[in-house]
Amino acid sequence: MTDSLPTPAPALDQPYDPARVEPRWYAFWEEHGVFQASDAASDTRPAYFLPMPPPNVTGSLHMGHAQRATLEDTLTRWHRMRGFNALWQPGIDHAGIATQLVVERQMAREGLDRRTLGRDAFVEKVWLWKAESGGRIAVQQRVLGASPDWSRSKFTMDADMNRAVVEAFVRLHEEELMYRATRLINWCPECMTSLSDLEVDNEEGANGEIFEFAYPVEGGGEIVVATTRPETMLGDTAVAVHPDDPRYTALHGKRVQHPFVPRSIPIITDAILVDPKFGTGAVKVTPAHDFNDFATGKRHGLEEINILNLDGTINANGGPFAGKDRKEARRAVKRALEERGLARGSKPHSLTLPRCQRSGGVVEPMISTQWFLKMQPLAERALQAVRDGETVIVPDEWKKTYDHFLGSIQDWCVSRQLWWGHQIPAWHNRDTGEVVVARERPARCAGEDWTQDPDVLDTWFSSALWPFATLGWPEQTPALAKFYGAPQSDLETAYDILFFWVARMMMMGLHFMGKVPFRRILLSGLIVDETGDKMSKVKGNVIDPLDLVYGATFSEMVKKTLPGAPEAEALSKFKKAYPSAAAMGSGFPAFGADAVRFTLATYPPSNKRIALAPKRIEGNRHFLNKIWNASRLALELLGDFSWPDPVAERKGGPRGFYNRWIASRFAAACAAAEEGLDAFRIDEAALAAYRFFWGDLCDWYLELAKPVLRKPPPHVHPEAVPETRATLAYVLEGSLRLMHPIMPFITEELWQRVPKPAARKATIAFGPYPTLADERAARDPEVEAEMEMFQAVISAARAVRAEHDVDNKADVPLRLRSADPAVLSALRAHAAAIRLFVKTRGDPEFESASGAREAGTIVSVVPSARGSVEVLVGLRGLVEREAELARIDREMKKIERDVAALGKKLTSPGFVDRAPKEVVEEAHAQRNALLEAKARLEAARELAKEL
RNA sequence: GGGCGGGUAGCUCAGUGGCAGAGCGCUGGCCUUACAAGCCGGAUGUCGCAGGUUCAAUCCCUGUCCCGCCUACCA
Repeated sequence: MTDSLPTPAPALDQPYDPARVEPRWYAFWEEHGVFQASDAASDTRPAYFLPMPPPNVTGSLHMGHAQRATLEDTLTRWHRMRGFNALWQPGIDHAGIATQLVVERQMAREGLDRRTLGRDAFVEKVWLWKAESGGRIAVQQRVLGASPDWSRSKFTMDADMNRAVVEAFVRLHEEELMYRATRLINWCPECMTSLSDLEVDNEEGANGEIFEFAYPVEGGGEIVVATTRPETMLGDTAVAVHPDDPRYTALHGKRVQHPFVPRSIPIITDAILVDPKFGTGAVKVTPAHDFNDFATGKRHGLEEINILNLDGTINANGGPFAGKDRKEARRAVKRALEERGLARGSKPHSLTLPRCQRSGGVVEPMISTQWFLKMQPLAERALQAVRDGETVIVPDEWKKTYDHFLGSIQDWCVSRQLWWGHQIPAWHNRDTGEVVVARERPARCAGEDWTQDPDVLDTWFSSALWPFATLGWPEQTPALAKFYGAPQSDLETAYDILFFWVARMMMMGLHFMGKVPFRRILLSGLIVDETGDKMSKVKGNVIDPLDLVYGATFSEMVKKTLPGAPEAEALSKFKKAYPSAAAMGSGFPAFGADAVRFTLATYPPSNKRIALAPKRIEGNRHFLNKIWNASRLALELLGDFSWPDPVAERKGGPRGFYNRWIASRFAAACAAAEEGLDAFRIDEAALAAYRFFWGDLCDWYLELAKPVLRKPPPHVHPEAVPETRATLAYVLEGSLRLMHPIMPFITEELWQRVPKPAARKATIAFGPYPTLADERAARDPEVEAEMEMFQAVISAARAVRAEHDVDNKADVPLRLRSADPAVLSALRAHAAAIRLFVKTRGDPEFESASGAREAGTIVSVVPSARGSVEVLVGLRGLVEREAELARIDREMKKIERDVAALGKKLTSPGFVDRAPKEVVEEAHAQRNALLEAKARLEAARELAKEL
């Protein structure tokens, strides 16, 4: 284990620079086993398992990946700090979609065509690219502080996964859930492969036309049908009418003649297919190229005539049109119909076009022999598990979507005619057509007449096995026993792969392991651009998270996402998608991984579309700088403080007011963070930490501690110095731990330099995570309430100063008045602090009566339930009458508005007798306080008139 | 066609049956020995529209208009 870190430790008095902090910790964490989970039987810590999803296929691949890595790593770190045996299972999907994406891009870049390259050469190249893609994705994980230990799995994963995939396939086949069948499937002529229903995107509102033409009826007459795909008429094997449609009764049982191929076609009646109100009421039936027609064909025993080759050209069944491309054929068929006088016109029609998710090409329904997985029995259990609450989906509105999908699921076409992926473990006999499914090539299939099925499996098939395949299944490994389906197992992913991945993992997990793979499923939003559009290459609005982390110019970025496009055009697309980024100049500065992580963490899961606003990252980047500088100050103030410290460890926590207050605020932040993380509300945890650190610790406590620790004023209690030091040390070290899961790098860097108890381990990542259980962090509502009043008084006095442009260096006489002696004495205890924050001339004075005021005194009134406090600021000679009257008016307006609202409420019929007693009482109290404040303010106005 | 979600400050978004919030932006004043990536102030809203329930609605209900997503075989 090395003690040296890769870069020299950055000096604290330099501004925070993520580039000099973040790279220092990857290897350190790895060496200390931060990412390791134990599968030893002797380890009795609660097990926590969180599988990392394979990268998805959408344009937001990169950002989505960063988002998931962030949330998953945050949760995992939190669990580890709490002493859980947390396993975050990373991995590069062996044959996954990321690979496909990379392979496709790479092939395009190198101008290769897989059809001419040859399979062996192709596969070799894929391996090469795969390693590269894995590396790229792993870098991304590293940057986000996720496990860098991906190399372990990179090369073994394929073999391990393959064994699991084969085992699963064979077992499913034995159970007769996996079967081979010839039926209509989705075929992408551009990719030359079959697709599952989920891989087809339906493009709505495409402009098309509905074309009508006539079939001549044998024996005279004609019947007019309509279609949006005229070329499919080459495969028509029937014309259907509704049995009860009087217009066609005479034609029942007759036949029509196909105009282009020698085929006589029956007119059939079918009440399911035909809606007599639509179009002409007669439908052409093409069983081989339309899902409805296929079903109709089955009902009527119609012939299925395939007219397409696999590449989308018309085959020999198309007669004179054979060899033409789909589009060409469409035009040619229309023209030919017109020439024969059979065309009956066309009209525009908006239709939904099925498109291939990968290539964007129009998908054709095609008759084909494929492997299918029977879904219903599998889906039933997955459905039940969520219904019974064995697995909880968060946010729960997704439950309905999940139910709907699984409730109406079709069998899954799992075979693909691609060259990468897990090859199907089946052997075909060339001569007999016999098919044998086995784990390994059976001896009897050794001959040359036997070949392995050339198809591979849908990548989502192997992904579905992920939760247990990555733990060693089918072997019964200790890791599998410990982590699979452990009570604390969560899944975090974006909702777009709920069907692709989550539902299928549920089904496979239940089927092969007998229990659910995870107990909670967190579905987070999809990252979109600033205007709300999905990230896609076409739109030129893709952002690579690494560019946010390391910084990049916009022209570099668009060159990556839109290679080859004119730069000016690409840039304008980009800036349109990110208006706030466009305002940032010519590029992103290096925000650092922590800032990106923190920003991604602050979006709540209920937010379905996460509009990435670079400005928000910038704001959070400022927060990191704040943490950096505050820690520097704290370290200076702490001086030679070190643990163990008798005052810090004294029972009962701090005694001084401000120390108790910050401890209480810290406790509140811990409680909020705990609650947030536990409920998958990482945003709440992040915001609680943010508000506490900046709003409480920096804005108030550090300011208060500064004078005490630098040169204690004479009136400070002798205990105050050591206690403030101890409290500061405690809160500083604690808040770093509090924020670590969300911002691992900066917190580690600072934590290493901060005094800490001997019980702490080598890295902050080992926790413990701060909780309310620590007695030094105890809520104290009374202290907090008093502090709030104190803060309000300070704000009022500062506002007066600011309103009158009092020079920051000038001090002013301050007098505080309250009718309540308790309030007065509480405030008196804060005299020194008030002097500090308001910059008063001497200590402020306190008085109970509203006696005479010196001329030139400005009065601001702080309403309070315990009687309002008058804040009198002496500004003789510094104030302009008009400005002061305007200020009072503004203050008055605010009060009057509130009084009016309360008055309306209190006088409205029913409120007093029907509303809960507390609410009514509170309203009264508030109103009285406001009225009192108003009276005082009126007096102040009279006074101001004399200015 | 069906389902789901969203419309809150100029922008990105929180939020609650009881006086509407944050960050950024805008604005006035400050280079106050942690921090100008900062500090202290300030302004800003018919909480999409119309009804209903309620003492009280931005929140619950109904309708409606936009926007988005998912899903479906209407030729």
